[in-house]
Amino acid sequence: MKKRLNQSLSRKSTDFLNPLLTVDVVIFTVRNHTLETLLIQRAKPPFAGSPALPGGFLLTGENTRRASERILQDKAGVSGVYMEQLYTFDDLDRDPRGPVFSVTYFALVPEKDIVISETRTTETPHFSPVHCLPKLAFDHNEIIQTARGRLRSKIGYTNAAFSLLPDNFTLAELHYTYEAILGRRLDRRNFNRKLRALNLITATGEKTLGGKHRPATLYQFTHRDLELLPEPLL
Amino acid sequence: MKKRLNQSLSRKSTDFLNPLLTVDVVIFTVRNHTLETLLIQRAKPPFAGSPALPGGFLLTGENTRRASERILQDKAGVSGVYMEQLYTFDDLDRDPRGPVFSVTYFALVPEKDIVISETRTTETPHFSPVHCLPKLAFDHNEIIQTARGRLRSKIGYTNAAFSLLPDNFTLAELHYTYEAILGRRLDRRNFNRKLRALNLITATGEKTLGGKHRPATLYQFTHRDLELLPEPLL
DNA sequence: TCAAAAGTGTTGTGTGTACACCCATGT
DNA sequence: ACATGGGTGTACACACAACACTTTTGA
Repeated sequence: MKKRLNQSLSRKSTDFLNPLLTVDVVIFTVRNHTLETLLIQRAKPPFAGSPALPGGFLLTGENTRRASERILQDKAGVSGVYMEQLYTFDDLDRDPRGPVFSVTYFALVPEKDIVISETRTTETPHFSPVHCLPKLAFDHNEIIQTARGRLRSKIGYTNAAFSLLPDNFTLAELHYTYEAILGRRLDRRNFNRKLRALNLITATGEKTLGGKHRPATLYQFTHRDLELLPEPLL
Repeated sequence: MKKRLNQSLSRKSTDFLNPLLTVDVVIFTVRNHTLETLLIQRAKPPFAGSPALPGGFLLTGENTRRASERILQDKAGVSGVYMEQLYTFDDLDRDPRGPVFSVTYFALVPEKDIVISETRTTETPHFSPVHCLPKLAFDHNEIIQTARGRLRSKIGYTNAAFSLLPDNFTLAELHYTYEAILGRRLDRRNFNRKLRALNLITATGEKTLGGKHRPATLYQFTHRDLELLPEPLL
């Protein structure tokens, strides 16, 4: 890898320059009623020791989506979850080594599906709340803020938030998932009524058990895949 | 250029592959009450002779935005107009030469500002309505459809459409600009009232002259730069 | 019987929508 | 005077926001 880096970065091109390309993935989940994202600890320079988004270069025969899926599988142990391309970051000095552009993706993962790989202990992958992030490597703070903004607006007109929940869930879980993403309170009754009216969820007939309170009915999504809502939700 | 292409595309990399990067720009304008986009005729293979979006490789020291601005200046003779990154297209077989990804942008240009360069007669740059496009080179049809979708939703919650109009304009012009982008009719009176209520436009006091009908009052935008609307427009 | 969360209805206010008529100009 | 597009006002329906009480469970 180092060989290729040097090769590309030290090339004295008179006219054309082809930058290197990486992918970075913002892996969102809702945990403890909070929107969190997966970070790793960088093992190598640049920014060795800094927290950063999981990412890396493309392998032969991969496009950026495939590479992101591989990273998602490697770091969080999930596949088949919702993921969309976010933006391509291309500041010439975002990487001290030279022009390295990053095509970024964000993924939505239910907390229960995540299996953090413990094989690379040096990387110490962990989740961190997005509302109080430390200083990250490269422009990764900006990337996460962009992803958060996109997610916020997206749950207003699609059922994207569903990808953060397990197959069966209560209205309360759905409710605090939305609150965590938006960062503000929503009226519980209006929210529940709206979702039921839109016919997006169906009661399974089952109920939660084991709580210190009245059991809640479990719901599932009428359609599992992403779709535009017939009318805006927020 | 051909040399660099061969160099990159024939490289036998065992692990990592760095694709080539191009930019393509969707230049929108509203002409004849219709949303149109600038196309060129490809002079060289692949797809020689096919219509295509203006685009090209990056020059040394350019990021993708800068390259897009250069192309916009070269082909349409404008600068300083609204432009935003659209999406990065990365199908491995979108270019028959091998992995060439394209970072795409779309620009909004008032019709009057456009000066099509006639220097490269082989390219025959011209505007074409987006609702009846021919088969284009590469995945450029898909790119334009993506851009159209983005523009459509964007004018619903920002003042982006303003970038398609000159400094002074009538309510009728603003109205058909929205209709052209959305591809459907909007009630004229409700539309006008809404825009005035949002305080986005101010009457200049001037009036149009020379029409065969009652003169229309000319307006200008309260704020020239892009901003989110306080409430959704559509 | 108490705490904790689930579940259910109503009402007022505001916003979108549909719609019809008069006005100013050129010919 | 007539054709053409510019400009204005109203009424109805619906969606949203605000809000309080009852129910079911475990402790």
